[in-house]
Amino acid sequence: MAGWLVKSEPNTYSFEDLQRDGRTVWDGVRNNAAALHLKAMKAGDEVLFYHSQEGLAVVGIARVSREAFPDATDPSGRFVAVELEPVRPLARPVTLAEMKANPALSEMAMLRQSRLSVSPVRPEEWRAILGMAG
DNA sequence: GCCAACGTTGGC
DNA sequence: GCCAACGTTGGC
Repeated sequence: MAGWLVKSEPNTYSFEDLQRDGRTVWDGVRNNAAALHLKAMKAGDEVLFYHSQEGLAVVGIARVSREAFPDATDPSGRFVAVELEPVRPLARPVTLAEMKANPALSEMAMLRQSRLSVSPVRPEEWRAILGMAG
């Protein structure tokens, strides 16, 4: 069971929006590295939901409810989407500053390449973040 | 608002 | 195929 992290600007689509909607199509990714991660997601994989621009924190956990399929918003047909459903919010958001300060997360993909909108999370990183969430 | 990082585009 | 120019993301 792999772990992932997705970024979203809460002004555009927040974790609360996902909870309200029950599920959402995660489309619009137009970056090859991010798209490779989307393609690697399996149904049931869990996904940390990070708020960029505003909040700057991991705020909840989602789950892949449908594996990669063609992104209907992409005319070229090169990119894929997945479907996500909410699992639960974190008891306490884990901020970017806290993550940067934790040596256990120094290798984390999202910290090493800040613009990557979909990235893998290693099991030990997942445990560290959930530990920080209390 | 600025700027660093990085991806993409297009001329050659 | 190289690389300069340009656009976008996202933290500060």
